[in-house]
Amino acid sequence: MNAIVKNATFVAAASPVVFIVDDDRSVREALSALFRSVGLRVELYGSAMEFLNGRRSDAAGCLVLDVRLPGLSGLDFQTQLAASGIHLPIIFMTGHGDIPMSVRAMKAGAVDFLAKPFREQDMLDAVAAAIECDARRRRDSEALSSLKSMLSSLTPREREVLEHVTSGLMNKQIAALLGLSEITVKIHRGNLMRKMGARSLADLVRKAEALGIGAPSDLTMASHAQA
Amino acid sequence: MNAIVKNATFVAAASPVVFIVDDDRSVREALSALFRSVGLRVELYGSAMEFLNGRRSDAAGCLVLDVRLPGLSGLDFQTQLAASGIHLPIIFMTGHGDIPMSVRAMKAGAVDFLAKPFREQDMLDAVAAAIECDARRRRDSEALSSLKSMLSSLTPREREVLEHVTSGLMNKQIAALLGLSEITVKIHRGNLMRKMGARSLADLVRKAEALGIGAPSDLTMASHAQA
DNA sequence: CACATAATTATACGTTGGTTTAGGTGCCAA
DNA sequence: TTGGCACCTAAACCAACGTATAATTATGTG
Repeated sequence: MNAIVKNATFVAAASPVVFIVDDDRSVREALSALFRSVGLRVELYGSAMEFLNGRRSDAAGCLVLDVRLPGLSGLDFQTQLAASGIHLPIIFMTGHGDIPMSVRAMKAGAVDFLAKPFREQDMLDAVAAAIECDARRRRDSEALSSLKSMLSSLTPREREVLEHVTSGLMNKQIAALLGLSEITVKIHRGNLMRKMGARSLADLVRKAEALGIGAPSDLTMASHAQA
Repeated sequence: MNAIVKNATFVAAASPVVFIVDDDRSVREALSALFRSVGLRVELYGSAMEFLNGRRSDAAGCLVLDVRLPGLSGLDFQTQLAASGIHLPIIFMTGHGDIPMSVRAMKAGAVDFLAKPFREQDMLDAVAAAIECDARRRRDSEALSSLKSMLSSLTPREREVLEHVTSGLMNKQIAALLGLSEITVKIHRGNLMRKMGARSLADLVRKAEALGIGAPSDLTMASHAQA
């Protein structure tokens, strides 16, 4: 799509990269030319190992893989990447693939699986989708790691209080649970709000939610029973 | 898996159903026997239309579809079902499928895509996964529709206040935004808390989040500037 | 030892939140 | 017209929240 062209023009430094891994040199070059023609940056590799060992840029982008690779197969490579925490979206190509192969790849999260010969436009569409997908994933990932770093700056007590606060307990109840005075809870609470960069309780709850903290316990009812 | 057998034994009334759609009678019956052998209920259809028109039970379960069907094709059927809000997980079978077909099906959310001949165990595994997936989806869907019904019980004003509350504004700020007195906001707030079944602000924020309400606006900073 | 940090508590003050009681308006349908 | 509902407001009160000041204790580091 021409959206990609615009992007590449605008954000040249952070423009996405298409990593091509194929043992056939002519295929690599043909694909490289295709992607360059729409303004995308390209990096070429002849095998999975070459990709893993090379000091590839960790830029945003996607992988275009031949299923049949020397050494590690494309599908095993996919598994390995996932295990290594490398979450580049993957587009598979194959000359002699079969249905189970494509299904396995798609189940494992591949963006597309193209049987050769494919139309150039199909490949470009797949890459565009993959790049957008990666951009989204990166945004989410950045936001999350920022939250994680804020979370790790909390003291154990603050962390405890955070959990109870986000589960809807009042300071008084938290104090009782932790065997503290209410004022102490307030202090911890104020500190953790500042450390977490939360400008309101609603904000804090959302951040905790993103961090997987504070499930639906909410013991308010229990204490209401006596009221 | 034998987990299915246990399930069927325990919850006979709500046991999941495998809807089989295939134009070949012998295939239908063979699959039917297979699924029954592990304790699953089965309903058989010869075509997409037959399934759509028949007053099938809207039980939990999954669809097992031949890609090639008389009339509507399996893939078009999948599209149609999604458009109709029928979200049964789908497992495709095919005798003469190709890779693009399987990829399209998987992209559209199919649980699996089995090329004939397939191993019976593969089909059973796929069905087990699909049924679990449907059970999860149904739980989520129920919870969400419950929330939606509570949301719809709010008056327009309460709905407005809800959005501002969940975005972290103080009663005072909400009152200013809506041109109301603070006490009025408090009243609306109390009413909506009751109607939404929220026992705490944290609870309310989570429910609003699930409903897609109250993004990260949080204008607290803006008003802090003057304080 | 001196210092920093974490954790705790208390007093005090001001702000915010939440409910009750008691009223008022406007609209729409029976 | 009467009743119900949504909507708005006020006074009054209490509970909860948040912060500042000040002090104590323990732990660990330079």
